[in-house]
Amino acid sequence: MDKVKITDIAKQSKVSPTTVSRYFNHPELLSQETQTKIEDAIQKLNYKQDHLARILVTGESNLVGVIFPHLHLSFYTELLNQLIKYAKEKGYHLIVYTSNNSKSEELQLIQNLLSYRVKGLILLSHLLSPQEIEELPVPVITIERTGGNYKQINNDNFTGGKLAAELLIQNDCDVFIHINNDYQENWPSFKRILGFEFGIKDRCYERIVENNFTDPYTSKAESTMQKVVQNLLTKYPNKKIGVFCSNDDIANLFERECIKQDFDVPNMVKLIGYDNSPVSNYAVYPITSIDQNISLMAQVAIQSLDNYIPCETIVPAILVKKIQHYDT
Amino acid sequence: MDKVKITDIAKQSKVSPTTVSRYFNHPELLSQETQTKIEDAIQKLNYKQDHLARILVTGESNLVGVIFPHLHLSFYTELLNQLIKYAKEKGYHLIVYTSNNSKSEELQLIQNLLSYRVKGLILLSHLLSPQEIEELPVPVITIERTGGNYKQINNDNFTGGKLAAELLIQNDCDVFIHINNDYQENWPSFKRILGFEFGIKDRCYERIVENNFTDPYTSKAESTMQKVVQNLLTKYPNKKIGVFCSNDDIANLFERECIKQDFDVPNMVKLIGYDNSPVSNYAVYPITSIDQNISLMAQVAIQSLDNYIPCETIVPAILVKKIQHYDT
DNA sequence: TTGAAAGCGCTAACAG
DNA sequence: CTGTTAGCGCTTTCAA
Repeated sequence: MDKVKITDIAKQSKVSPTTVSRYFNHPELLSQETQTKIEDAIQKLNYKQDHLARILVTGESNLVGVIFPHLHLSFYTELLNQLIKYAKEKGYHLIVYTSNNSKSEELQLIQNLLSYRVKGLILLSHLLSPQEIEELPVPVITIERTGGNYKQINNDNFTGGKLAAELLIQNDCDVFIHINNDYQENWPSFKRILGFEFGIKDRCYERIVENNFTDPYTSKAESTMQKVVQNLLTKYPNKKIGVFCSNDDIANLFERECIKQDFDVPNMVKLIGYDNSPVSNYAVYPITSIDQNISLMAQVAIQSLDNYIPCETIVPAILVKKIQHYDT
Repeated sequence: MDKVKITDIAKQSKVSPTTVSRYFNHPELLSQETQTKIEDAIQKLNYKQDHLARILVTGESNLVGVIFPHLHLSFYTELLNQLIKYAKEKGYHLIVYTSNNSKSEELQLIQNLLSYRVKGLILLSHLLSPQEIEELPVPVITIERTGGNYKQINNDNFTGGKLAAELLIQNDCDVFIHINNDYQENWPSFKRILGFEFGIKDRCYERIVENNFTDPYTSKAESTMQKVVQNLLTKYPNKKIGVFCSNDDIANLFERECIKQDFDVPNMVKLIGYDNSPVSNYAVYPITSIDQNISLMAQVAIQSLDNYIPCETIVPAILVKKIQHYDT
């Protein structure tokens, strides 16, 4: 296998390798004549740059590491989708990982990524402490997780929760329920709960938290949801129930379970999810949701790699009404 | 920023850089004593290998490019999930891309990946011709796409389709419907249709093909499905309809639409999807599906990188019955 | 406007 | 078992 290298086209076009290198990196320094000579040689020999060798010299790579907890949440896959889209525009390459397991595994992954001299890291997992993140020798961008001295991109969760509460109140619900997977109080998404409970004030309210909803596409999640819905049905007969779920996938699981149990979803249960991800639109009854603007989050994340400023960016939360909710 | 390199720990442990290199690559050649000396130095200086420099010398990278058409199909996201899992075990890093657009864009992506000296390419997109794939200077592994002189991993689509037909016949359906997105006759998945139609023989049958189902999570797909279901309802009143969809996402879309239109899904409509992906289990009525064994496909794909043999691997198709179908 | 020389961090021959 | 030497493919001084 005879790889064409910079010296080959140097010979072919009768200039030095340095000049050829300059053709790619500082073409303005070359005469028009040399440029065309080099161009011809490149065409003729079908030369392709070797990024790897270049990175070794310059220290600047276009590789970016992305670590998700898992890929079973449409928020994650849609974010990945958008990250890829914006990365493509900037010429970045995403090395994608999931890491729902051990912290040591995640640290190992990161070490591996660093050994490829990634330009930066986009983290969605919650395993590392802010301090550990700060100590990493590359720019780190976190999305929806605890802060520290690095770039954070978070949704305006408090407002999101508040908007959910307000809509459910406008819809004349008698009982208010919040359903969440396991969380920690220092996660940004905890503010959804705070915002919701702030909006609800001292109305009849219940907060339901279940570990099993962390990955909603498991049989555990399903059986847990079955019980949750059953309980609500027996506990609040003939009441109009307003339910706010911490993400669309959980909301979707909830809606399905209601349908199975013949709960009158569009009328006696008013449902609101979070993320406004595709799953919310294509539920049996499309689910009203709080839009996190995933696309904007992705865009900001990719842009931050270029011009890194360790600060928090708050992306607005917007209520998107679907057929379950009337205009007021 | 003072990066610790191999020469630093060579000095620290009073051996040559070569010896340190050997510590990582051929430790069996070193004396126990030198090994511990080097180990200590590594600990002390907190040395991390630089994979990039290593690749430049050895020409062997652990980077692998993966190109999906898009990420809006649970077959794709689940496959990515599994690929990441097996890649992790082997120490490979996946650079992930989507490319549903132009062929020239895909070629550009691949050139970029090659410039990072990827070890191989895993392709799920259908843009390149077999010839173009064969010309690529790295091992290519395709999943569910047209063959050529490279590694192909395909499901036993014919059997899959046949199994679907047999089950629907056993369930005493009067009318048989196949719903597919746009396809080409040289795609492996076309054999699903052939297998199904072979199984159906000369019973009452209709093949429905819609471009709009390529990405089932769009409003176009939804409105198209609405019409499809409506037509079936009016065309075959009081008939038991057996429906085989080309993937679970389309099946799910179909089921939802039936529920909306008050079609008696579990009784008068017998539904079968393809992929046995999570979405099939968590539909309102879990959807019987043909399991492609995505995990096995991913495993074979990753293994093929190591020991590349350009041949086709057929992964078995297995019928997985859910509640819509009784045992026979 | 161009070229020569040095070197990014590492490893593989070859020699001892 | 260990070290010397050369070089992966490229870019960046520095000098002309």
